[in-house]
Amino acid sequence: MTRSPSLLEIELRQTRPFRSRVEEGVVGLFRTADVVRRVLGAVVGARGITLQQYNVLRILRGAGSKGVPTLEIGERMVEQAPGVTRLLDRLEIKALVRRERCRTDRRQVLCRIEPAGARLLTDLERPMRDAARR
Amino acid sequence: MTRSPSLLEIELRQTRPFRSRVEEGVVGLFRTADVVRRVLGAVVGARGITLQQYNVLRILRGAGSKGVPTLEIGERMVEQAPGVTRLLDRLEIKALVRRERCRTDRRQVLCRIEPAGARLLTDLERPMRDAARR
DNA sequence: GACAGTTACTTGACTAGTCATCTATTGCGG
DNA sequence: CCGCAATAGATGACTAGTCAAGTAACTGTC
Repeated sequence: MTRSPSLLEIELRQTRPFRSRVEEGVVGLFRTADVVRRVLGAVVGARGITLQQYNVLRILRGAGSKGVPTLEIGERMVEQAPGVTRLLDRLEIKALVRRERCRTDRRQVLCRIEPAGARLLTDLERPMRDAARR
Repeated sequence: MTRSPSLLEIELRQTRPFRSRVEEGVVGLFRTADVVRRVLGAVVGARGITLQQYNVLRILRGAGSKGVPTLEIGERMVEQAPGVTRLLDRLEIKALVRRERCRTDRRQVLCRIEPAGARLLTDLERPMRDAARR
């Protein structure tokens, strides 16, 4: 029986130096981002939406009545198209958003915010601002 | 016909001042975290695991042969138990990890890294260090 | 004006994070 | 001992992000 755990122990110590500088920064970045995400997520969650849905609503409000095609929403969120499509599915079910094929280019789908969505955003403005300054 | 888009336009401008300081910081934090996550995720992804699975493996390697109970893994990752259970499910299927009920307290499940998992970690060490310094 | 390539999405299959609920154990107070 | 709260995990139901394919509509070319 070769007691092999010693091999593990050696590896363990080998990696410690690496842990120090770079990795500490990366871990710290992830953790603070997660904390902020959690806090802000709780604020919008109290009104029944998620942070990503909140972001989509803000983008749509910014575009006003002319609407935004699906892929452009994705670009502004650094996110792939499939995710955006499904985010919009859920927002449409909640009647916070409306989608419609563009007449001049029927490949595009123009997304617009509904009055209920705009109201939700204004309600969330103050709580979000307060929470972001923790 | 009351042309209501003007209402949207007003709201839009109202929110601009808020966008400036705090929100810019939050958005920046999220975006850089996402970029780093993507880069590191690609490195471990090339070896068939995800960043979270990589994290679990590192935690288990750190504990050596004595193992780590499921919930403790969650604590070290700032994550809830259900997610950890399923992360371990997938790692176990890949034979990178082994789970076993603790004999002294049969509620606990001790998780240990398998040799294949330890090997994967050492293979990833250099690429991860290089990527983290981008 | 047909057809090949491109664009804009959509769908399917996974991985993951979250909450609520459920089960098996443990351990303590009576 | 017995019962009961507390602890350790597992499971179900959603939301979300990712990649790979698929589909519909447009565009340039011959």
